[in-house]
Amino acid sequence: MVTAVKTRTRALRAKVATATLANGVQAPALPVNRILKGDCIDMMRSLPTGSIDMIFADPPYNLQLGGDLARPDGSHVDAVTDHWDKFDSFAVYDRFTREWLSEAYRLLKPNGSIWVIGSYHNIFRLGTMLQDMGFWILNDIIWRKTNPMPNFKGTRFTNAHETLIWAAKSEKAKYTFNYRAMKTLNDELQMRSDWVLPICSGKERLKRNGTKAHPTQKPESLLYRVILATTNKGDVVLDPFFGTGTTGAVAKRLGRNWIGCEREDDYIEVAQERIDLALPLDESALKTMQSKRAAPKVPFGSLVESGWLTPGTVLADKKRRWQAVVRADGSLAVGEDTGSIHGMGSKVQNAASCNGWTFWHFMDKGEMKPIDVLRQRYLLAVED
Amino acid sequence: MVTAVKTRTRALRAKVATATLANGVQAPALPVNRILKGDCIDMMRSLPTGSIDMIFADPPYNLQLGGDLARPDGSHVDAVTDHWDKFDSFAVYDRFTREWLSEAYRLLKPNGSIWVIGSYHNIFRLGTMLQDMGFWILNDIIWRKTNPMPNFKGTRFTNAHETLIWAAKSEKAKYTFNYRAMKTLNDELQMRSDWVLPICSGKERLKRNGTKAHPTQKPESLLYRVILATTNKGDVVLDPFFGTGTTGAVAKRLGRNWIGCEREDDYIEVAQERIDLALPLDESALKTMQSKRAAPKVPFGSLVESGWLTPGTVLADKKRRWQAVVRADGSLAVGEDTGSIHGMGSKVQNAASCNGWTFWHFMDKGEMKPIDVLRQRYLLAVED
DNA sequence: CATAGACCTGAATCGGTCT
DNA sequence: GAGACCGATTCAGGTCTAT
Repeated sequence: MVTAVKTRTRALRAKVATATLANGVQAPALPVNRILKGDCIDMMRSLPTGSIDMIFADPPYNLQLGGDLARPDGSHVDAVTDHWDKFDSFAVYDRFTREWLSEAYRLLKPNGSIWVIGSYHNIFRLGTMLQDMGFWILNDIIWRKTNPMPNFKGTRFTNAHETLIWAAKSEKAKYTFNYRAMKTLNDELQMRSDWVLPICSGKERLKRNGTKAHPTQKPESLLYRVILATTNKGDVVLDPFFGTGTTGAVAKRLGRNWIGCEREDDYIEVAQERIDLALPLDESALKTMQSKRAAPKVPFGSLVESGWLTPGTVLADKKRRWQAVVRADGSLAVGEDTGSIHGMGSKVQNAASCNGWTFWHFMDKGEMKPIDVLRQRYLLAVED
Repeated sequence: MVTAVKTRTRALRAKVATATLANGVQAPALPVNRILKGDCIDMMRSLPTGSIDMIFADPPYNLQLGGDLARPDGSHVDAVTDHWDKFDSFAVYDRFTREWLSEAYRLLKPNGSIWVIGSYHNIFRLGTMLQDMGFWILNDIIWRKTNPMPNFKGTRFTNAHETLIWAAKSEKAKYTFNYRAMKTLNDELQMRSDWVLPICSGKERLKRNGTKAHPTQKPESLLYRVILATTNKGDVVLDPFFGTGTTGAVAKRLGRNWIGCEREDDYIEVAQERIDLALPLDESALKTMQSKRAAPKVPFGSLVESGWLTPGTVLADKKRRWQAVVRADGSLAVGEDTGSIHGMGSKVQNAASCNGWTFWHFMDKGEMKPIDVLRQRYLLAVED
């Protein structure tokens, strides 16, 4: 039962978006591109079997925190103490986990896959249950945070990562993995199981009345990589713990359909607003590399992934003789041609080689600047 | 029942090593610095309850490999297909895991801790079982491999890490963590939960007749960090899955006692040879990293008492917003108020707490310096 | 206006001891 | 076992303020 009340405008917009995104393909009989208000297990029960291509789930971590924690300077640490993260025991947490995972299993198409994210408090229980239910684990992925919270007391190792598990419905399933796009995104090296990404902060962090809207908002760069790697355009992505809607916002940007389940009105409101503002990328930007030609010498893809450059952005050489469009996997398109920033640079100039970093420029405060500037900024921001 | 047969020479050497390592402390009534030959569960049952300080366990990974794997060029991949890594099902693996973990729990001292290492095939089951048995997880650690095996088929993310779990026997246990040593090792930054280390290869990789002696030999750097972080000199480290004895070799180098369980004669032979060659570090090398916390505590009054600060000296915070006068008994006076350096620090700031050592400053050669500087000088002077 | 520095804060199973 | 009270403790990035 879908209880989310949408305005007529929103429903229309969602429908239009679906038709556009699915791009000719029959739209599924699903409440796509909408937030379903209510308990996630109830909401999932309302959806048809075998209708979902990918599930991304960021369930409560079952943190077992003691008392208050104060920093050395006396300031208060705003830990996660929300009621939705309270479970009396492992048994209760396990029961809850089994329930929503059973629904997830039912909803996934035979070749669909699921992602879950967690910390050491809950990830082992999630992984064990996935295996026990017949899911086939494909990878465990480590999100290495560039800027984690330090360990104030100096009593343990700084908890500087979170773990994601990616699993298919069965050992034999033909799951989606965009190997080529991942390789392009990673400097023409295979994408590894450890991902270095900053936590969500600054402008990206959603605020309400000056304080953070949600205690555990995930960075868009994380979802970008997840969705780009394991879904195709037009696929339906379900997020049972929608929160502030990072999954929906990135899915929309990447031309995927999405469904979110969320209980709290505050989160729904923030999420809907955010997704309404997200702009889908245009067709050419979304095409990912199919050929093996491109060989970028630097991880240009990282700039795209982490939002320093938006897919669809038009780059040009300094004198604006040629233009190129940035695509989702970090490749460039010049007309029908696609390739790396270096390859396309040399191609348009009919030159043997070209350093794409200095050749291609972008507009910054009304000025043309080489994309190398962005690389420098990125390095400064991300470097360990 | 200890079934390992040692030569007289080896037994003697082991005994001498124990006496030297324990350094005056009564040697435990344990077969320390020896390899116990036999099934690890049987061997563990032969040891006394509460006798072990730390356990490092690298159990079989329960890899679920189908047929043979060949590289793109047709060459054969030497995967882990040894008979000891075959389990009929998760249930069998779980039963095995529960058995040896129960023994581990029994053997550990109340404040001892355990490390387990695994991949996504088994680590979730290990973690869940640790939690279910009452172990208290302290950290999960990611060993990020600088040179992992690539994913030849391009069907998944390159599996570039393994996961370790560090756990104490209970929530309230006073486990050992050499915070200072870890911080020193990490360029004066807190050691994080992600460790970047190369896999074991080159000269370090033990060979027998030209092929690797063990399929999953761990690098010594990994054990070095584990043992240095969570044991003290003279502690007893148990490794139930000893293999080629990396744990023993590093324990010996670091002045720790060790016990290894191993079934296979081939591994025992290689391991014993290797450990015999390992040289323990000398006293001074081992002493370098002393914990700040373990350093003798200095009451502020001692500085006054011994003349490092004269009663009547005026202290101030860094921005000189507040001033305080040192009194003869080691208390501070701010106006009519008096109290400890910490109490007065929090009082003037209206904060819950305050570290007076870093808050209050004194004038030294025309410069404001925290009184912690005086504490350091005092410690240096007293230590000699 | 640019730069330097102060201040704030992020999924955290984060103390010890005595009453 | 709960609670009071004392004491010791932090890294990186974003934002704001003072110079």
